[in-house]
Amino acid sequence: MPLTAVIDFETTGISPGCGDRATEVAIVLLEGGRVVDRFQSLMNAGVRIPSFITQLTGITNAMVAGAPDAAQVMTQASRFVGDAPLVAHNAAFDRKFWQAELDRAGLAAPQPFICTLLLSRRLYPQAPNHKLGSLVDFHGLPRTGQAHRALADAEMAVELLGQIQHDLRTRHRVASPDHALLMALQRCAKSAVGALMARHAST
DNA sequence: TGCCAGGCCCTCTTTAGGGCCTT
Repeated sequence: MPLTAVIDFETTGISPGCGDRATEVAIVLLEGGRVVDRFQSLMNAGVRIPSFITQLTGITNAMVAGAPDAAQVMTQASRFVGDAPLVAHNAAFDRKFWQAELDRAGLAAPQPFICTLLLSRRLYPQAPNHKLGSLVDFHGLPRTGQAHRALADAEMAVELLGQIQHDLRTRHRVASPDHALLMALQRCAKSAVGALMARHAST
């Protein structure tokens, strides 16, 4: 059964290119849609956390000061993920920090990313918006833990991914909504979603 | 010097502009 790793970063800002760093990472490992393991850690990147980020996430400078070094955490995270595809909400954001933090640790980042934001825009155009929390509420999915903490947000992305795969099976009659189909769906134009679903629908 | 994201997607578009989404 192929593994899937759902990831979420908390960071000091939005751009590693402008010096922003990760402060926390959480990864939920799925096998056949079931949670089989979890990884979560604060990390100390040696940079100060802006006060508005602390207000947003609850993560303080004191908390990361007592956390393991960022390179040490990323080495553990990389081993935990292995070569499993990574899933994130707005994956462009988490991919930037995954690549930047692994690069700083001297590690490769070969994993492909699947984006629940892109998938939701294609599958749920009727949603009020496509923020992670809004989509969780839109589908009536459970919220666990504190929002804007890495593990709680990763768990919400797990629930959303499960809803996406459920809807592909039941509403679009896709027998096997595997990584390849999800990658194809997030890449295809919105106008081509119907044709893609038709090609993968079981008869 | 001063400023600083960036990919996706829609539309009053396509020789562009602006909102969304992540922290």
